Amino acid sequence: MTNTEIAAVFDQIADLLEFKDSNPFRVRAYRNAARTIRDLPESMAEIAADPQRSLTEISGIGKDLAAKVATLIESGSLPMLEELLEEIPESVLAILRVPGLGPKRAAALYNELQISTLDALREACQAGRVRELKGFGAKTEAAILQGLEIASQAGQRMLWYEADQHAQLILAHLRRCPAIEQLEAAGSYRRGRETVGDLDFLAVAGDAAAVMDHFARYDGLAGVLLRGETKMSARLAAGAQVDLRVVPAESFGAALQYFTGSQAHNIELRRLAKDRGLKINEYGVFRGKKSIAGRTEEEVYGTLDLPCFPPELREARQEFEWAAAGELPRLVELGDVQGDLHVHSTWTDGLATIEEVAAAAKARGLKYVAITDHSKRVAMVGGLDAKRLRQQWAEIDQLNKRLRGIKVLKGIEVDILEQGGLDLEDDVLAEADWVVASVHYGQSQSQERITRRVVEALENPHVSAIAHPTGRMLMQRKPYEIDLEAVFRAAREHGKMLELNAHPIRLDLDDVACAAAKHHGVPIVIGTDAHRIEGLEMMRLGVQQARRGGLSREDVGNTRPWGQLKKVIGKHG
DNA sequence: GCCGTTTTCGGCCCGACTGTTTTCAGTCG
Repeated sequence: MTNTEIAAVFDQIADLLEFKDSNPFRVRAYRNAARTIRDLPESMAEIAADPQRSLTEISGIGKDLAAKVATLIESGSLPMLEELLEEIPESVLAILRVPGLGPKRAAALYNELQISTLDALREACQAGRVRELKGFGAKTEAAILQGLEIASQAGQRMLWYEADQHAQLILAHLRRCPAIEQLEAAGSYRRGRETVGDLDFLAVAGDAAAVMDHFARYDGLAGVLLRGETKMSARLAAGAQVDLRVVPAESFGAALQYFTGSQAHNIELRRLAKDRGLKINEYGVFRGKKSIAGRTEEEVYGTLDLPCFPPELREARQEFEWAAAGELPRLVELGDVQGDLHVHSTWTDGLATIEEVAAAAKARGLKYVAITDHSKRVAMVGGLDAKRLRQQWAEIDQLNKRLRGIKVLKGIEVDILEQGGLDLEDDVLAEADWVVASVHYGQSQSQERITRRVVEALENPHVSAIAHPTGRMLMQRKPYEIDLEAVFRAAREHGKMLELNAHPIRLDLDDVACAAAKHHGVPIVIGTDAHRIEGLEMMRLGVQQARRGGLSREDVGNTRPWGQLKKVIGKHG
């Protein structure tokens, strides 16, 4: 059983316990465990199988939860969950997802009106039966109906890239408000999460009402959800919720820290503050009633002798341990990246010529760019056979003679064939500067077969890296099944790298996988998989995910000059 | 259910906003 699956079980138990009105701290223990396990850079099954180790070494996993994890790994199921599900139908959990409905109200609906499905809930609201319940009223009933609408429509998280487009427009609008003195985007958007649920903005202004009035005039708003003295929430026509908070300047740092989160990071931070007799809230750090910090984030963290964590690390994973040990990594930065190792050209399905790609890469400050078009198996886009590939490389050789300040690498994205083996002969691959191997076909094969195909590719001396190693080719589609631990082991054994593919809808190596690669000692390289020159911009996304995985410059292969990288992958010619 | 340089029991982050209340519970982030 994978970490993700174990985490899903614990999350479901937390939902069910919450619904049953169990001890909220017990619920939190399950949720914390779920989050910790989901984010863990190594497999729980491997830790459990290691006689030298114990699952209880993981913070938040005690004797009880360790036993439950062991049961899940051995049997694939958990008696406790089965019992809970006999008691409570699974469909009631959907009710908890309706905005405005939490465990208390959902339980009241279930116990008093026997409502266990969203359809039944809608009918009961329309019939006016919900308003009869104690603690409910006509407004609550209407809010539930609206919440049902939202839940059924979108309610989904946006890709960071989409969130960025909305955020930039909203920031531009807010900057035109004369009352605003300081302005920042916060939340998971600022932390660079792969997907973003809602957008958070923070402003400093003397006149909060003026800021809210200005925000309410933003074109893209569908409506205002709530508005108070300091806080306002609205919904974009595009569906996403936007929260705006207005604070005084002396609280800006504390508020920015608070609204950037994550929630788990904040809980840990406040716990540490409590240990020192301090209290942290969004207005500042307090000793008794006296504020001792709040203007900047550095000040706030400084009161606890902590560094101002890069937002990407604020997930309550390892950042506090790192800081305590003085081992906070110096995270990789966009400016560290020297080359893009995955770009397509007009030779297959790209829209830019090799020369255009080279010019665009140089303009972005890169020193090298690998042209990695598809091999012949990808016939749909005119994948290259040995003959055409050598023609392309001849063109690249000619181009390199003329170009200054940028080197074009002779690369190929070679297909890992369904039956195993690669789509081009070794003698051709041997002539390439950079060979990235990908699974495009036979994605529905068993985990064993796909893993074997990828591990075989890693054993090929001419392969430099594997792209799409997790099978998350498209977020909308189910990833293929692969034993990532086996891939890490093979990559390390053969000195290969894994590619973080930074296409906006194909972040195929997420932050947890980046951290896992680092944990297993496997370097990452970042490629954009650009099909047009604008696609090179996506390197930013890749770097962001790598930072979230805690990767430093040394952990990312293409922060090295090409001459050095070439030696690492064993290309000496 | 977890955790421990005061603790193996008694804590567990903190505040804004709304609706249904007559002082506060529920939800959210």
